[in-house]
Amino acid sequence: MPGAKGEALITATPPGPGGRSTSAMDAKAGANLLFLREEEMRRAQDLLFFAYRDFTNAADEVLHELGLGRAHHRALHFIGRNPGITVSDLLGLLRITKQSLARVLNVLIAREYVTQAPGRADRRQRLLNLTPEGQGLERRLFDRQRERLAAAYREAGSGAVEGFRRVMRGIMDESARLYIDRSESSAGERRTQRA
Amino acid sequence: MPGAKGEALITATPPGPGGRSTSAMDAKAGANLLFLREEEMRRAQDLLFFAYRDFTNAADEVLHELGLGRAHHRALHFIGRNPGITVSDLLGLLRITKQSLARVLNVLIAREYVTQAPGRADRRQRLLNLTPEGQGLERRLFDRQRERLAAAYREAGSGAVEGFRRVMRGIMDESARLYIDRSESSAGERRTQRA
DNA sequence: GCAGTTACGGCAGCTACATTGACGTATCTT
DNA sequence: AAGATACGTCAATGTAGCTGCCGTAACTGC
Repeated sequence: MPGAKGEALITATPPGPGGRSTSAMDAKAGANLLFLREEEMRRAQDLLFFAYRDFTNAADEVLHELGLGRAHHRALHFIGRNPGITVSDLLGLLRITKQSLARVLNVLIAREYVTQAPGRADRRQRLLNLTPEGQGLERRLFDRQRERLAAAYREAGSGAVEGFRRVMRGIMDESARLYIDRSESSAGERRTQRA
Repeated sequence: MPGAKGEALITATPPGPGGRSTSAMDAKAGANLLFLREEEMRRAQDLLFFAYRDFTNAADEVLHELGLGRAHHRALHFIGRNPGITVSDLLGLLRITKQSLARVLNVLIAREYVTQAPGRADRRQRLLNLTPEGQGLERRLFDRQRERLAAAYREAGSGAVEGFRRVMRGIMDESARLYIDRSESSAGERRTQRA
């Protein structure tokens, strides 16, 4: 069975008989710089793909044994981080349709990971919260990813972490940045649940 | 139509009448540090989700008008970066099954974005390459993402970029790291195609 | 108090992307 | 000649997203 683990992903590309053609090397330094910047961008594509793939993957085992999918995990995550979030705010974060969310949410509510409560100010709203079981599951899932992330942070150092955050923030949409910034500033008092 | 753009994602959470309870503040500094580290990890979850969401999204418009999906883009990307890659190496990178890859690959070959050629050393292999049209399409897709990335890099500065790379590398699997490192070292001579 | 809008839920049907398992064929290796 | 490998393919299935449409309850404005 191929792809077990630790496989050699790519057959080593030989540098080729031409080697580095010194003749054309100093031809256009400007074009070379441009090429390097482009290479850098493509490398970032790789980074995003692999990091996201393996990071999300880390929680899959637990999800699978419960018959849940990544969509359920995402919902749990954002409800956990935003207790009392409304359905439409959650939709805005996930950027999926109402129907897609409804499917995962119904499962989470049926299994009592999530509760709904009518809003006090606006009773049309359904404020979402994690039950203790929901918090427990979210933690289990989180712990898998946490390990990976903690190792990466340790290796890279705190300066690198700050750079990581800056770049990631820059990649995302304006609306996501607002969300990120908002949640950064209220780091201390996230324990206040809304009924 | 909700979710147009620039919407207020989350209703601002009021700090609550309790405010910051100074009584319990200096109770356990150790637990607080632990909490901050955890907060940091959860924030990284957010970052990965939003950055990946919006980054991949950037190419979707072009893909959609051609009736292609993200899976096609991923295949184009990795074939473009690894000219002459074998099917099984590509499978190892994408971590999908042969059948899943076959479907997207067949489309790409039928539309003449990708060519297959039997390996010279091992004729069982089908070495994959982009046609000029394939390169053109990949570039079109890439350009959408490039813009976003370039802006993020500019804002963040080169120090941050290095940190970004270090953390992202740390998050991914060992095998992906090997791939990343290999492609870093051969930055110059990526023009050598294999038949 | 009525009209319009908003927040939410649900139905029907669709597409994209992935899965497993089994089997076939050409080719390389021993 | 036997076995392993690289690849292709068929059939069935599941998850996760989508659109369009309708309904209900509750809020808002005139």
